[in-house]
Amino acid sequence: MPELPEVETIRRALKNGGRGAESILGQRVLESCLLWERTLAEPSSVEFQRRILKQEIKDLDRRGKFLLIRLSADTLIIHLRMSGDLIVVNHSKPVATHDRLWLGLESGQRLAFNDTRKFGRAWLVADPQKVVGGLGPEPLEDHFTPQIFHQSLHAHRRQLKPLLLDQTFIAGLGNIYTDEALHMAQLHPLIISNSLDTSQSKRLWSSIRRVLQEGIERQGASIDWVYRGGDFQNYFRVYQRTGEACLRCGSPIVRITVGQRGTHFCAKCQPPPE
DNA sequence: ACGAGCGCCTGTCGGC
DNA sequence: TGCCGACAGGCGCTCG
Repeated sequence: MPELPEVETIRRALKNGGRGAESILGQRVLESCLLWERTLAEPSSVEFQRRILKQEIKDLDRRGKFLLIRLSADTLIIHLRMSGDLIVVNHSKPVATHDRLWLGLESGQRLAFNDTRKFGRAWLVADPQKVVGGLGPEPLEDHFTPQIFHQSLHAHRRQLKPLLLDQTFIAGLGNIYTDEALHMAQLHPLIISNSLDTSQSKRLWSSIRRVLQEGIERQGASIDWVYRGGDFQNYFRVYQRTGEACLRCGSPIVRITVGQRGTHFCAKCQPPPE
């Protein structure tokens, strides 16, 4: 599912309660069960079971698309990749079909990492930097300024779409929010990054932030067969709207493939580079 | 430095 | 109805 707004929505629900569950803060882990080996990136299954036991959930943070569950001694880091979700259910409920890893909490609740396509990953580490240290800036933080963004764009000579999807360049954008941000900024996905002038860079900077903020306010997007609570999918301007009218100019939305990803844009509002 | 192609997985949808 | 390919919110790897 998960781009920044969806991960942020899950983080808030786990921390403050929501999506039909209580907060997991302050709970101690009494039991753990790994149902798909490859879901656990680190450490070994045996060490994981031993180490996580009795640790208390102290806080929940997010870095890009990574969820950081701060425990007494370690951090449990989760990346949901394409189809992952984190759900809190009562322990009396049966384990769900695609649950890959779950933790039994002292409240009698179970925190389940459900992931149909098995691309998701979990790490239990003492130092989170080991996992998230290479990420680019957080787009919604104050120190991510238009000036810094413009300089970064000019430090590369890459097509905008693949560059924005590169998590070492900027953290948290995925296929949906990238297409939406480029449309809002009226920039074609194949424009070369260092050709943007300062006003175009600033437009892209503010579009990225606005789209992400809007996604968070709408509690993310729920698409495909999984309901996730958010309704941002009803407000897409280009994503999955191939052939439909651009909300700005009325021209049909076009779909091309860029870096093996479906890419949606308005051919009139987002003219191609020469 | 950069882009293309592929692998990892399961499921849905549309065309024939 | 059944089969088959295309496609899906991600990312790490190789190879030019």
